[in-house]
Amino acid sequence: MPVHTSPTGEAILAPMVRKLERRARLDAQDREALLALPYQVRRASAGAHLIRDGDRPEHCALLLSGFAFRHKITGDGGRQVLALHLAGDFVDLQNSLLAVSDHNVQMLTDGEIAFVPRDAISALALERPAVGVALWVDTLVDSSIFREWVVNVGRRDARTRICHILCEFSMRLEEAGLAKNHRYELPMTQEQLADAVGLTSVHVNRVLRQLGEEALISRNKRAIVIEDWNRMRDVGDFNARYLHYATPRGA
Amino acid sequence: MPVHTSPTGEAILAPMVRKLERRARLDAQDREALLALPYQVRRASAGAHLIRDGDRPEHCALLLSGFAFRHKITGDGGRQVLALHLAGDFVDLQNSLLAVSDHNVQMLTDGEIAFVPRDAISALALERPAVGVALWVDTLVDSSIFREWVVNVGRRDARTRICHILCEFSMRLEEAGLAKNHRYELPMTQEQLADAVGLTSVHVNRVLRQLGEEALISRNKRAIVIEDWNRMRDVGDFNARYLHYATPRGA
DNA sequence: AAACGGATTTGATCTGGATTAGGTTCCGCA
DNA sequence: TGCGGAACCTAATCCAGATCAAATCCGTTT
Repeated sequence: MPVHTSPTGEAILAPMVRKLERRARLDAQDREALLALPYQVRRASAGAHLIRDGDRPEHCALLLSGFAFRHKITGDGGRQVLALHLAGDFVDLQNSLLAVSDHNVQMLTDGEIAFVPRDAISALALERPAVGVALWVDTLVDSSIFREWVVNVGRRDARTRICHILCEFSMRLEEAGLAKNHRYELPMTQEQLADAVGLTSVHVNRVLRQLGEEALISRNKRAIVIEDWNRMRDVGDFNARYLHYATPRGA
Repeated sequence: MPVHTSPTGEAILAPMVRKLERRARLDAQDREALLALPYQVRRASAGAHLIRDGDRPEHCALLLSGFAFRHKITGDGGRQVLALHLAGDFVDLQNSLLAVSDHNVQMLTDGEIAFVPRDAISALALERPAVGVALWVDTLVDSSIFREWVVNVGRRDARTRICHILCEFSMRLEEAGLAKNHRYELPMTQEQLADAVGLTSVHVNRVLRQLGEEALISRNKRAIVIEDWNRMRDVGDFNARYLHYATPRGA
């Protein structure tokens, strides 16, 4: 099977495969088959829509670089951000098996996307069960994060909410090699952050300032440093269990 | 393969298989294999814990009768209900592939549960890929519901939130044959409902009374009747798309 | 039939975060 | 070098829903 490679010589889909293997076991053939998935690379700029609520997509979007986010719009025009995605993420795996999209996916920054035909994914899951299971695990972890967001937005006050999400981003970006020592570039505006935690941008701004004054974080434009991780974790009621980074059973 | 049957002669796991087949294609052998899953039936009374946050469960709970719910407790003692489950639901499929549970599962009413060994499920998913895909689809729909709950709790006001969840329950219970004409027995207390929509029970009570006064609903103890479905759907900003009941691609 | 306890209901008061209405800073571009 | 637009920041006021406190209802136990 031919494997498409990037100018650097590594298969373009390799980071995605590596990511799946952190939580599921794949053999050489599974890996090969994943790398041989057909796809079409497209460049998209910040704000570009990848999928819209109600679409019947023929492709799943795999993020190669940049950031994307999922969101829904309520009847009265409010927006709720549902998830943040980084390079290597299959942003919308559900499109491979559910006919109609129930939310929007939009680029947060400029980036590149590999569009994989949905049929290719569902066919591969049937042909190579270990791949199916790996993708299923990915969906399970996604689910777990949604649950935590329900809690965050449903039962935590503004300060706790914001600390929590900043902790989550720190861990996830670090895991992806995009942060170090709790220091990272927040890929979103305060308004988008507000829509992720169910607050107004005005209030988010206030809370961020207060967190700065308390020396919990420091900021320089979009750059965030969590100055006191332990205290931040406490204030944000953050427990990384829901990210399911621990090695899975038997591994 | 031996298939366990209930006193009525029907396989005990049959409702679960039927439920999976509404969204995924299974052949006779897949069906057989699912019905032949090993399990242990246990009776549990309202309030009984099936899984606790942090557990390393060896089984997945399949609800045979009654209602169950998932929830998390925050650092300051708040509770957020994450999901409601009815008979036929695999309440915690994630335990088959993720080592540590990230939330609690508790019975809402008395009921019966089939505990299926997690290894049996993961092994079956590898052995019969169509079963793996069917379970994956189940997880995808779960995810979609979580996303809608994030929106509900993050961006809707109390009145809209409560109408929305009452619409969701109506549809899901009707789909399961437990409601008819938008009339059903709400399986939870107002306090539990409050914890599902991120409000206090005091405020939930007030809103329910107002909805009654407006003739949107009527109540008699736990029995709910949605008197004006169209208006209720509008007020609750409810669009059933996220439940993914429509026939999947090609079906 | 009295006593008990969980669930529901109601009222009074308080407050966290929304809303409104600005301002400032920064940057790309003519 | 100046202009336009997006992001960021701040202050003043308002209100939806929280909190606190008590009744009341109803099924169950004694």
